[in-house]
Amino acid sequence: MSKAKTKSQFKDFLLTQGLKSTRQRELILDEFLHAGSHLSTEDLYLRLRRGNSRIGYATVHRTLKLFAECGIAEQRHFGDGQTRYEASDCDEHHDHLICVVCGKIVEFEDPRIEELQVEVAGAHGFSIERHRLELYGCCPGCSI
Amino acid sequence: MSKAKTKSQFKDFLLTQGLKSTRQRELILDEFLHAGSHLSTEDLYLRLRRGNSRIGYATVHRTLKLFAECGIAEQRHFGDGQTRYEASDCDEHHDHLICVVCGKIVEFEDPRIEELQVEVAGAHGFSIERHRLELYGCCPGCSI
DNA sequence: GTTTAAATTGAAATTCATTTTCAACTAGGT
DNA sequence: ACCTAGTTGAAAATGAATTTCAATTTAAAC
Repeated sequence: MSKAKTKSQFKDFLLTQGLKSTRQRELILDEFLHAGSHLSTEDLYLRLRRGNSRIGYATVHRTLKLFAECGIAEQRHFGDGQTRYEASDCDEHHDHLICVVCGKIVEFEDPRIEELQVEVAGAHGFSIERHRLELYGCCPGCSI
Repeated sequence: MSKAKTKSQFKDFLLTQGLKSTRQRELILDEFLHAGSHLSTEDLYLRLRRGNSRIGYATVHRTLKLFAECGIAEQRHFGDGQTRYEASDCDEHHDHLICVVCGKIVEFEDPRIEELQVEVAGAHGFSIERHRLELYGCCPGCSI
């Protein structure tokens, strides 16, 4: 999804929820879309500070939660005790490979795995809403 | 794995690490094996208190970490901000189906999915050490 | 443009789980 | 029994997430 489209999606969300569009929210969304994925609140807060925006930590935190609420970002937990956010590609889902040595994160997707998940869930009478699959191991660079 | 075997595995671990076997550690292991799976530190602490063991929270916490270290328990994170522990069945791995309505947790395993995971990881040059797969959805009881 | 009501901001305080500290205590070898 | 190193548990510290609240800003109404 284009950045422009994501921005208008966020504006729409604010409107329909009776929320206001502010300078801070625009700055945070710009930086979020511009920065790489898997950012923690801390990460984004520091990036914004390094620019010269005097934005408070609480505002960054609240805004990231808004992003998640309106569907333009997704929360991730990789077990280091920090919540990370990544821009969602809407229709495209992906899972993660995480290097336990250097922390590198690689995204992947495999329709065959997704299919088996639906099957397994069905066998237990569950209907799947979402899932999380993370493979932890050693990346090529670290296994030399 | 039998409870007796798990207990001796823990004793061996303590010995080889130069750690001591104490009344508290035995009580905590007993309660851990006796109680259901997916316990948080808080859960286990309260169960022990309800018995009449005056065991400190810090001790429960440290002991659960020991269990994880020596392989008789595994840490789980289901996104509610609490670390949970479950007894590990050693050779047998399983994943989780979690009902988003009632919170019910069902365990499952599917060798075909595991196989595909290894394949996908290999395609990215990764060697897998462990993984996490959680399917969130609606259980049969809640989807009526 | 001014007023007004409601939402937002940000620094500081709070919450909550986890982890550490440290003085008193215990296990287990000598 | 003695000694040493590990253990315990209450309390304090940590760290991320969240809330509070007075000052400020937004945007709709006048």
